[in-house]
Amino acid sequence: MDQTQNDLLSPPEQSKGEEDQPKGARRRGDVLENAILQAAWEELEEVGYAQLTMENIAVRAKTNKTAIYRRWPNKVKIVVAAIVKHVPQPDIFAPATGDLRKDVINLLQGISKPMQKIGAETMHALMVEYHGNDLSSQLMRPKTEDKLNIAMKNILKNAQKRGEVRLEQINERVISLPADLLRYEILTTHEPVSDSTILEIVDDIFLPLVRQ
Amino acid sequence: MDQTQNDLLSPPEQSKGEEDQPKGARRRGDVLENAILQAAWEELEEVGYAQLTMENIAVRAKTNKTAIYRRWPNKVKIVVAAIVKHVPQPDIFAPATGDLRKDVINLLQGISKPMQKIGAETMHALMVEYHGNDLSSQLMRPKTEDKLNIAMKNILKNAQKRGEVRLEQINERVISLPADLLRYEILTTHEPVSDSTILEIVDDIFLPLVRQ
DNA sequence: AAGGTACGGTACGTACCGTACCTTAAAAGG
DNA sequence: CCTTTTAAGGTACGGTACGTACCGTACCTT
Repeated sequence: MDQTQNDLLSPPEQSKGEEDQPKGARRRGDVLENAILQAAWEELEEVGYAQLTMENIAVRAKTNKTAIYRRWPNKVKIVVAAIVKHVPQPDIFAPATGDLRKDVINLLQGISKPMQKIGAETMHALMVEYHGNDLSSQLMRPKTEDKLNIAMKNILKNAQKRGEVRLEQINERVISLPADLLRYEILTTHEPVSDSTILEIVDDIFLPLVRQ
Repeated sequence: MDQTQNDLLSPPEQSKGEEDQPKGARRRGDVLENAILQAAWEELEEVGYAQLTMENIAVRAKTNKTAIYRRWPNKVKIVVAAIVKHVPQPDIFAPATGDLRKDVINLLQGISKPMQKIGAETMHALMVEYHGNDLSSQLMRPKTEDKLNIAMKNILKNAQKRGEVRLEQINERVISLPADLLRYEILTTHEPVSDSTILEIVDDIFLPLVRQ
């Protein structure tokens, strides 16, 4: 009888490396919320946006749809939340290298990786479902307050101090040009954006325009 | 008896302005196919891609889903077919105006209208569902065989003959730049692309680059 | 100890997809 | 003209996923 007790009671407590809760335990608040967002992110990476289901997110998070819908009203919102949580926001104040070319290349490379992580399929899907929602503010802001745009202007201001460019002669559209081209590349290409693409954007297009 | 025959045979033929078939008549082949494509196009314009359903297309075409699935395997395919039928393909061989600037502006304006008709939402949706399909060849080809790219090269060749540019010094990416920017604008903006946007692309970006 | 909160779990109604099946008009072919 | 074949009209179904409703209960607060 004693043997039997030991054999039956011990195993359930352990099982995997991940902190498993005891049999009837419940996670709440942030703990559960993080588990759901983590599950959503993993599902998104594994099966992609189109194949993503609320049910599967719930299963992976070891909870149920209800817990998800208590927090986010639909698929779009939870996916955006998962992305915001797991994808690093680009640095507005990238460290100045003292060279316009290097600064711009760094900026583009910095944003390239995170956007690749999200993937073109998901971005398109979000832009489809965005129609009508107020979702744009998360991913596609008006250009004047776009983070990348601000970062680019800071870079150009520094370049101006060094006499590399004359800011007042540079068109707004030229300022946003590198970021726009990079985003277009990511949206329309299905392979990852190569470093040489970034170099082309900078050396063959952007620099000739700002240095006139 | 003669009267009766006339009275009974005439009425079913008329009823609405649109060519209505008599009670139990059946359309076949191209007639039915065109009716379906027309209905698909109208639904697409009225409710958009996301809200578009096969059932509603069938109802509007006064037929049923079966007739649609006999012709197209899924929603993507019939939408593409409807677009191809109703949206004019852009003119590759735009008449040369004898001026590089005017040629490029004409080209961009020529492609702008048709793409606006399709709409950003539908384009994103198609690019989502494209993943894995052979659908890209309809909308997004490799750049070297892209129709717009060919047209742009023709324009530049003519400009070279007039001594306006030196083609061998112009980067491939610069050649596709105007079309890329226009497409990006259409994909990310929800308002129609204005003429001034096209002028900016041409005057502030493209021409300075090719005229060096 | 009592009460409120929200999690686990199940079941449901809805919507749409894509398919199976049957009937019947119209075309094809002798 | 009659028979055969084709394809349209029409209904119903299986299947998937969304989003909601409800119930019992673990956990937290006081």
